[in-house]
Amino acid sequence: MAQKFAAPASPDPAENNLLAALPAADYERLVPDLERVPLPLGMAVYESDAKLDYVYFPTDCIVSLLYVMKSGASAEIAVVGYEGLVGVALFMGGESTSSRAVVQSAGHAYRLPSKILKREFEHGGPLQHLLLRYTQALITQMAQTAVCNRHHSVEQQLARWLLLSLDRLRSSELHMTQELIANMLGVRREGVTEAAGKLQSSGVIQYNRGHIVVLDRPGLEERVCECYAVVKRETDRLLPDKTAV
Amino acid sequence: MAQKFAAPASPDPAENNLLAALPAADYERLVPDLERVPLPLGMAVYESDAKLDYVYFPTDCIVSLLYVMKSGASAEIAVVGYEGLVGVALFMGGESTSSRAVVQSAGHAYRLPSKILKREFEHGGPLQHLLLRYTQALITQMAQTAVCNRHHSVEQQLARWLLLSLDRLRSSELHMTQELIANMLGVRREGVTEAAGKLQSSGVIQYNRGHIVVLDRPGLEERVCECYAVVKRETDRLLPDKTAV
DNA sequence: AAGGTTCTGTGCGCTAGCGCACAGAAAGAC
DNA sequence: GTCTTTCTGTGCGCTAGCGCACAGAACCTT
Repeated sequence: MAQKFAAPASPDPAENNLLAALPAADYERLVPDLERVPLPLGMAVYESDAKLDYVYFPTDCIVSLLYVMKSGASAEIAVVGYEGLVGVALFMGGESTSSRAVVQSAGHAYRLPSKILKREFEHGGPLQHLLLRYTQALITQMAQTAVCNRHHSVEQQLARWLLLSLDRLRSSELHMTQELIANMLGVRREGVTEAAGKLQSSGVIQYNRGHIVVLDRPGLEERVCECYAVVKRETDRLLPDKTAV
Repeated sequence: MAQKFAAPASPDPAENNLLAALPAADYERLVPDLERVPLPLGMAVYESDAKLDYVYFPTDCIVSLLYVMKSGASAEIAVVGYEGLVGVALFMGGESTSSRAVVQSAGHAYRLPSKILKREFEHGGPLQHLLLRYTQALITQMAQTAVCNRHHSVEQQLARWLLLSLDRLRSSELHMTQELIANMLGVRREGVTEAAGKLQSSGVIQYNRGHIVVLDRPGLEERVCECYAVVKRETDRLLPDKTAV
């Protein structure tokens, strides 16, 4: 977010931080195979246990990795935005995962055929290092999700979720119903209503039929549990923001 | 666990599955730098945010990765035994993690200087692929921990924890107080007492002052939530057991 | 304007798990 | 042996979150 004035007028793969952080040579080698695709709300970017044909580099959307249980209940494992990519299992060697990836906030991503990414990954070097560092940031997010699920209140989890999501959208507002948020957090919709109500009545957020605006970000950060800071710190440490958006 | 009769009489690095799965040439190159060390109960193999000097390949112990909150409360993120290694952050590029690694069941491990592992990892090839596949299995375990923490009862979580731990020890018994288990699961000790009591009265386990014996493994598997099977399936898929123990 | 749909707010009884406080039982120390 | 420490079992009041049911409000369609 260094140079807001330099935001490209037309879509640009460098709106994704991983792509932006690549050395020029690596970047140029990928560009011909990158294809910009819209990711509509609710789209399953990949299904659990399915082979991945493409990996996705979001630019202005967020994708949730979530596990859906046999009972239908679900829980979010991590959230991915412009800072990362969807499909780490590809280069980790597994080709698939037990979780699904679902678009939570519509937008666009650049997709790259799995084969190409794998080939580039095998070269080693900066691209490989970058992807692995991103994967470690993702691991931190998953670990902290586990901790937060165990110990913190719905209100704290909602605050964490909002901050993480907004960071990944470079935004202070979000289109998302309470029902959807509840699915992500794996709690009741009414629980979200209550928690959001508290945040709203203290003037931290404003909520209106699927439209959330953070009015007082410092206030929100005061109410969040330590989990948010842990994830943010690791993400910043492992992946300095190189996008020009 | 293929050939129990072939268990080596003296300690052998190949009791660790990752080491055992390496091609002979890679294995031989590592052996001179491997040092067998005892891991006593409670030892912190590494602290959160500390630089890792060694990675550890357990053979007959288990190490928990856990996050300790400011309040002192804790939650286990994943558990590592003979199937894996402690210190994936090293080759993922982060050098440290926000979690601690604590010995939960005493035993031994082979440790390897970080520098050596990093050098070998950078060569690419089978060793790199193996470590990344292991990391993906670990990711699955973390993800499922998050899900389980959200949705399942203490009894189900205890069953999952027992099965995962015993798999990683190649054993049907375990030395572990209820207090310690409660710390791992991030629940009350009394909750563990109650859950263990139910399992015991149905004849599935036998519990006695820090000594747990699984009497009826199929019975235990009937009571566990789906989380265990997901982790086991992924672990088996990604990392076939090559140890001769 | 009318009618349907989606989203949010609220109330209520229920349960799992928490925090706390002890009591007894087993193991270890002297 | 006796004393101390550690571990396990149990009881009890409390709270967060659940499941369910329904009402009002906002939006969309025609």
